[in-house]
Amino acid sequence: MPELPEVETIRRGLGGFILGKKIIKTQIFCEKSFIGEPVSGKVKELRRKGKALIIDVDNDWSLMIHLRMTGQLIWRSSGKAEFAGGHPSENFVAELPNKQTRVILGFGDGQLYFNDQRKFGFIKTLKTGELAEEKFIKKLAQEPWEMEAEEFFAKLQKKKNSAIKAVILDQSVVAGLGNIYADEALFEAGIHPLRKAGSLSLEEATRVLEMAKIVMERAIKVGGSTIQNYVKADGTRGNYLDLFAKVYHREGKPCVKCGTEIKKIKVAGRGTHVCPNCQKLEKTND
DNA sequence: CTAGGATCCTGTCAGC
DNA sequence: TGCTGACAGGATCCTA
Repeated sequence: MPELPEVETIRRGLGGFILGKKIIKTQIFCEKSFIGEPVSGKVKELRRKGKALIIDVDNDWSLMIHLRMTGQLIWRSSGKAEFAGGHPSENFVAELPNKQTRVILGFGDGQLYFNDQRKFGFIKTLKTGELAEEKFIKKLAQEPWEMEAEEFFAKLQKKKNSAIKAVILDQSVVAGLGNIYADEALFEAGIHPLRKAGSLSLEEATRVLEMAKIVMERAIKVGGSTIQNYVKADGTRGNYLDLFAKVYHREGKPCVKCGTEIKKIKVAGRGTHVCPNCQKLEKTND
C-alpha cells in the first residue's frame, strides 16, 4: 500500500520520535524481513528515496526500509503506540507485538515495530556509502518534482507499446507512484489507463506528470494513512481515502466531474479505476 | 531489448 | 459452517 506520500508522512512523523536516539536492540521474528546484520548507533537522519525510507545511523551504517504492500511502522513508548504509518489496518490499534510483527528495533525509551502481513517488505542494513549502489535505489528514477516533462515524455517513447498506467507504475520511469496515485493522476489528467504510452502527446504527458505531483502533494497534506487516523479516541482508523480519492475504490459511484459511473478494469494485472467519459480510450472529435 | 505473466505471502471477502 | 477462488496501495524474476 504505502506509496510515496505515506512514506513521506512516516519520515516526517517518525523523526520527532527517533532522531538522536540510539538503536540498542534488534529483535527479528521473520528472517526474510531483515536483510543484513543488525546495527546499533544513534539515528542521524531520516531520508526517503521514492517509496524507500532510509534511517542513517551515526556509525556510517544505514537501514533501508521498504514497506511494499502491507508494511507498517509503529513507534511505541511507555507501553503506548504514539505514531503509526503505512498499511492502514485495524492492526494499528492491535496489541503489540502481534502475529504480523516481523522486526522490533529497540531504543532506550521506546520501540519501533515493523509489522507486515504479507512479508513482501523488508528492512535492509548496509553501509551508508553503499546505498546508491543498492539494487532498488540504483534503478530508481527521479520523483515527479525533479523531472522535466521532456524527459518523462522521452521515457514514454521507450515503452511506447505498454499501457500508460503500467509505465507510470515503473519506478525506473518516475519514482513514487503506486496503484492509488497512478489511477488518481491519470483521472485528473483525463488519460485512459490503457492508452499506449507512445500515443500520448507531449502536452498530455506533461499533464500526467503535473497531476502526479499534485495528487501526491495533496495526499501528503492530509497525512497519508497515518497518525491522524490512529489517534482517534475510539480506535477506529477512519477512511482517509475519502479525503482525496476521486476514482480509487469508487467503482459504481458517480464521477465527481461528470456523474458517469466509475468503472473498475484490469491493467497490467492491477485493479484500475476509470471514468469512461473523462478518460476516453479512443480519440473523438470535439 | 520489450511486454506480459507468475511469483513471493497472508488474510479477507464473495459465492456457492 | 466450510470450502474455493479472486483479489490485494509492490517489485522482481522468468519466459517468449
